[in-house]
Amino acid sequence: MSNIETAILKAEQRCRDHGSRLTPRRRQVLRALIEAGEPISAYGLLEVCNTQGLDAMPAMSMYRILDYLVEQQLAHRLESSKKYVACSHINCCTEHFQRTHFLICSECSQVREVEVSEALIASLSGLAGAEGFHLSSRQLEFPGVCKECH
Amino acid sequence: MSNIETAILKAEQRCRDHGSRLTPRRRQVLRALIEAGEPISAYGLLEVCNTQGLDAMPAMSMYRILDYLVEQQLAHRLESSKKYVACSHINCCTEHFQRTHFLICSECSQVREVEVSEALIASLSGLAGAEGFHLSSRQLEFPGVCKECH
DNA sequence: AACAAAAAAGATATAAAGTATCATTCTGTT
DNA sequence: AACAGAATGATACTTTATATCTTTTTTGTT
Repeated sequence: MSNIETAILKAEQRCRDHGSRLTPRRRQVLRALIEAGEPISAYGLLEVCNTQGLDAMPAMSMYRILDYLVEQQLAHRLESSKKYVACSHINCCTEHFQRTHFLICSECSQVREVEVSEALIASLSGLAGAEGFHLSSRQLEFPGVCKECH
Repeated sequence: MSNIETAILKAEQRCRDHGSRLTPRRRQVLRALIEAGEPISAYGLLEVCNTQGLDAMPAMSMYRILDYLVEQQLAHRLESSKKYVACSHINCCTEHFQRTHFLICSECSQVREVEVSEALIASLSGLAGAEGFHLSSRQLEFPGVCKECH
């Protein structure tokens, strides 16, 4: 079975586990997102989906579905570019990391989803703590240049 | 002299040093931004400026001026909220830090501009390096809760 | 002072991203 | 079948941002 089919199956399972379901529309969007292979905007994805035979989907639905996929951690929204990417861990684990961080190549726009060590988190928290801040866990986005483009 | 007047003077100096100038419009925007005291959107700032007697300014001008202020590091654009803040170091130094990072309180939306230690930068670079990424310097935005709100 | 070139600002239109709201359809349960 | 709740569709609108062309202001040069 192709990687993408496996991913869809895994995604379905994850949705079921969370008491919801990967409906045809959601599946369509997730599949398109995975096939895109790089960050893509909501409207970009809408265009892709709306040239696939099925009835055209309004923008509102796309945003709703993307919200859902992000909530299920099947996708991530990159704040810095306002684009979406499929989670690169759909295939490899049932539950997602608490913290997700992204290395985003400004040349080829490829994205690497990375885990950050506890030590590093501790440093960051310490820095914030010194200023009286309590960091809330979330995703960070680091711009850079990847190996291929460097 | 009030803090804000000092800041304006310092800002003028910094612009001159960079071979440009803090025009009346730019001064008006910078002053409004400082007076806002918290992150404010381009259109929000436009509304403020356009109720100050002077001729109304079009949105385009506001964006141009904000771009200029950001370029001069007299202001920063917060990516996560699409808002702008006056640089908190206008008064304290002629040149700005290379890297600027923000702790953003999700309760009161106050922002703390912080410097990050070399050690921490090194850890981050190391993490990215392990993935073949070369980080490009830029601002990071950390969401959290400030001392007062915690 | 007069002029040309460059910088800044104004005017207008439009694109892109995202949300509010209400109606309709689908799905599982009784 | 009938109902409740979830999901989707339809429509309109808001917010954020940019493209483009024109006019005004500033500055350096003769």
